[in-house]
Amino acid sequence: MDEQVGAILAGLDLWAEWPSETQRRIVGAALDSFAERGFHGTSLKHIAQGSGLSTAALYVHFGSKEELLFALSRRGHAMALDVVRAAAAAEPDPRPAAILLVRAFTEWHAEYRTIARIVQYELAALTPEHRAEVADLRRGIERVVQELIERGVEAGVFTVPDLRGAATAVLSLGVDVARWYAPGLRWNPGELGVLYSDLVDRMLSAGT
Amino acid sequence: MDEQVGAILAGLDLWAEWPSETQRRIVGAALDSFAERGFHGTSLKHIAQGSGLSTAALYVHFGSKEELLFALSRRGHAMALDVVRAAAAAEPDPRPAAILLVRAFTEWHAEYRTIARIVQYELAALTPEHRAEVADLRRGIERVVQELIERGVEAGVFTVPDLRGAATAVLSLGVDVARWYAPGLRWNPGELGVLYSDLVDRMLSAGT
DNA sequence: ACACGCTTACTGATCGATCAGTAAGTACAC
DNA sequence: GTGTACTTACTGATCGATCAGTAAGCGTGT
Repeated sequence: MDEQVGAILAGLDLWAEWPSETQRRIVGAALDSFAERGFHGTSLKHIAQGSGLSTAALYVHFGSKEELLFALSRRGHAMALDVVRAAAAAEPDPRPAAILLVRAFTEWHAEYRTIARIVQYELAALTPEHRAEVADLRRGIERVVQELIERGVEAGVFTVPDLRGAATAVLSLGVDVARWYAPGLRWNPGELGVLYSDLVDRMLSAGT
Repeated sequence: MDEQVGAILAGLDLWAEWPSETQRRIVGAALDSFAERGFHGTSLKHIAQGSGLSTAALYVHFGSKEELLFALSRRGHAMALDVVRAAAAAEPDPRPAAILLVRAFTEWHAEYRTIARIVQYELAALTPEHRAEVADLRRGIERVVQELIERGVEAGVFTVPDLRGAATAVLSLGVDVARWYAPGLRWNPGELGVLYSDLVDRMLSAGT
């Protein structure tokens, strides 16, 4: 299963949308600052200094600060959706699939904690149109998890009192990792994935 | 157990520190705006308009915007610590105590989601000194949960692979409620507490 | 009863700093 | 020579915070 998680995460490319070196420096600086200080706590000066450019030069590549945030949020949501889809499709049986999904989802939130923070905590800073677009991706993530748990219940390997509630809790555990996780903090991302997938397996499988 | 949860939450007073009507209007407006837009997304104009005062009048009651945030963060942390301490002390046996704790902690995060958001998501906006002060309260919360799970393991009612990891997951579930919960959203706070305490019980008790 | 000095609670106006974003010009590649 | 990527220099707006001034309430001395 280690290899499956590794393959899923190795298939991701955070920078796929930004081919040029300068764009990557800008996006990288915005990513770090948004994750650390939040969108409203970040000024263009932070992004400019972080990328070694003037504030005016940022507008050669991006139309506005919010557009930068949206690009990052959309990329992060796409990554997260890729992770859960790949995990759900990698195992035919629902129980190992769920364990794999939680491992990969948790590990992703730890490994990519900066963009995960933008994904999970900066939705309110998006324009209504942009927020609606990422909301679609979020619903996709929820659907994958719900359908997987549903399959497990039908197969008799999971027993949950409330399908939606269980899915919310499973996702919640992974999401919250982005809030508190930091490198060098007792667990590395892989260990945390194993730990959390074990806890979720107990949560869903108890009594079977 | 319903009554125990009710008694714990009924023992809380969000407004205890602010006796005067004007202070409560200011704090209430700051609470709503910080929770909705975040600290950096909130201007003094928001707070002034929300409380029906001029921006200058705010400074009669509070020294700075950050001082307002700190007062709210400290009060919220004190409430959360009260909740977990009261729950842990209300039941002698670790298993019902843990169930009660998760129920009360979860319900508090849903019921008091505005101040819970400040507690969980606005730590970075505090000055280092103020952040250190609430960090003490946070450690107190973690200690209560860890010691409770530890007692359960020693008593043989819980089996967890990693004590700290289990405590982190338990707290995480409750904390994340503040991110996504909104009134009228499939569960009311009490139902969510029951749901989550059941899931946590399975998580900790599986295999016993 | 009443003037006195002081405090508390507020106002509109304004402070310097910083915000996101723009204009005009320059260096360089093709 | 034309376009792209960048610079310095700048804009109006808004930020948190403070200004001087006003009105009302307080206890105290007479």
